[in-house]
Amino acid sequence: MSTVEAKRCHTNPLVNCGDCRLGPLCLPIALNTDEIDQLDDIVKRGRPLNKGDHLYRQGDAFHAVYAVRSGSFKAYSTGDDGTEQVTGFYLPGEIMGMDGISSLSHAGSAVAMETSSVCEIPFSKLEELSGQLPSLQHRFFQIMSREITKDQKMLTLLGKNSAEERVASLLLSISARNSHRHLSASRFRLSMSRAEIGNYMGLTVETVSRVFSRLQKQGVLGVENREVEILDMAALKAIANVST
Amino acid sequence: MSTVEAKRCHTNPLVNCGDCRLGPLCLPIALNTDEIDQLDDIVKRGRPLNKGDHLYRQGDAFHAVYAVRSGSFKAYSTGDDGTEQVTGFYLPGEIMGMDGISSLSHAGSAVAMETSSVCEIPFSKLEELSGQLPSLQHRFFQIMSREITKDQKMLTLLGKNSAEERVASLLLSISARNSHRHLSASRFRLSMSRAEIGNYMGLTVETVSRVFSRLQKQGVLGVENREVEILDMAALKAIANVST
DNA sequence: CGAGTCATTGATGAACTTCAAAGGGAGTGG
DNA sequence: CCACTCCCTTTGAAGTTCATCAATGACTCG
Repeated sequence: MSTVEAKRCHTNPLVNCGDCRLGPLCLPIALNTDEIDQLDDIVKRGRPLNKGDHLYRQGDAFHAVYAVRSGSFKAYSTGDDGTEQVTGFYLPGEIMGMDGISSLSHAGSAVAMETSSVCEIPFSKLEELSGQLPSLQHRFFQIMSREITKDQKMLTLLGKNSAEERVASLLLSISARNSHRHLSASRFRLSMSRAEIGNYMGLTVETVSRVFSRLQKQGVLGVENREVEILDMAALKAIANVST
Repeated sequence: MSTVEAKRCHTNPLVNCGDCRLGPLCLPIALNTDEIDQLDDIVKRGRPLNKGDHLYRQGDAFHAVYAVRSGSFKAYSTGDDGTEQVTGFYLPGEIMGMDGISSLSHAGSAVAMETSSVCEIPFSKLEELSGQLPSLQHRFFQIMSREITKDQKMLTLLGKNSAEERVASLLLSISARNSHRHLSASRFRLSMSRAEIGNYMGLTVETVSRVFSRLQKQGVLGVENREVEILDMAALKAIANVST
């Protein structure tokens, strides 16, 4: 692999924020070249995590937030009775770990759903740098606000929508996020199991499976295990019943 | 009313952040006297809002966040089909409006549930000041993070818990928040209707009403319209089935 | 005091869960 | 390379919980 190719490959630990093609989705947007370099100095790029590896666990001391570089993560929290609740799926360019800021310990855990890599951003340094770079501070406020509005949309979904609407919404969300990353909006591989989808959407495995079967029978989806193809985007949006 | 009393009364528009008895719940915590004065300079204290008055509406341009000074607010968003989803109830000392930061327009609306007053904190000035006062920046990051973890607990509640567990959790949450404000943890008046509770918790009015009746019959609650008394706190916590 | 909203209670029905069983896929070890 | 195992997924049948429909009663606020 040539040096140029290495710089282009976002899974390569050597690539810096300025060259990372996730830039526009991640923190660096709205920063100038010099500011990006400063951000770059505090970012740590670790080796890839394997499927099942934890990035952090509930209760761990909080000291950093993480940008997904490649792969995908599941965030979840564990109740007193040991039951788990999936609180989100994170794809490349998205920021995880902000649940730890308020109490200085993580309110939930994050686990890799496949081989993945992240950029670790030490929070104390991010705060320090944010004090010097107004646009970085603004950007991080934005990202936290987006997390809030995302969770509030989920509240609506769980409170008001049927099983079909919930599953359709999730598929559309993944589709849109893929599209932002210039990947196919209509065809992708789910990195999570039916059980994880169900957990996230407040449904059982069986219900999720039945919804997939029904949507396939209706010609809206093509499903083969975790490979999904959206055959009728308009119909899926109609079913989801949301603007998303 | 003497001057001293006026300063102590947190509903009085003249009281400043340094004297406000909500201080420890609100933004000023962890700031020193001088810093509080600077914060105080950017805070606008308006006249009280009447029940039903909107603080902001979905789609409004975002330019400030709001700290509840007295009374209570309901935050909600309106779907394409006109249905409303309550996303939160806000009591004195709590910060509202952070849903607008990411898109520069409010993702939802906020309405007073009774006569209420707020401190308006212009966001651009808050950002500016946060750049100069690291402890203020930190505090605001904390508050946003708390909003995120709060919403994620709600996701768990809506996804996994029964009607009784949801209603019990809400009552315990209000109880705990009252307690923080040195009000009674066991006896209070609900400022929201059964319908609003149901909407928030993903239930119908009828179900909420039935839960109240059942809990009353079991001797856990004393209910008289919107007056609620928690007669058996331990039982209520057992029903809620959460640590909260 | 009257109109309208809010709350309660009952009967019915639908959506989803739970319980149960069997059919693949992927990875592992012989 | 094949067979075995484990987990994931699918599908069916029965059971619960909550929503819906309906009607009455009780506050509250002009």
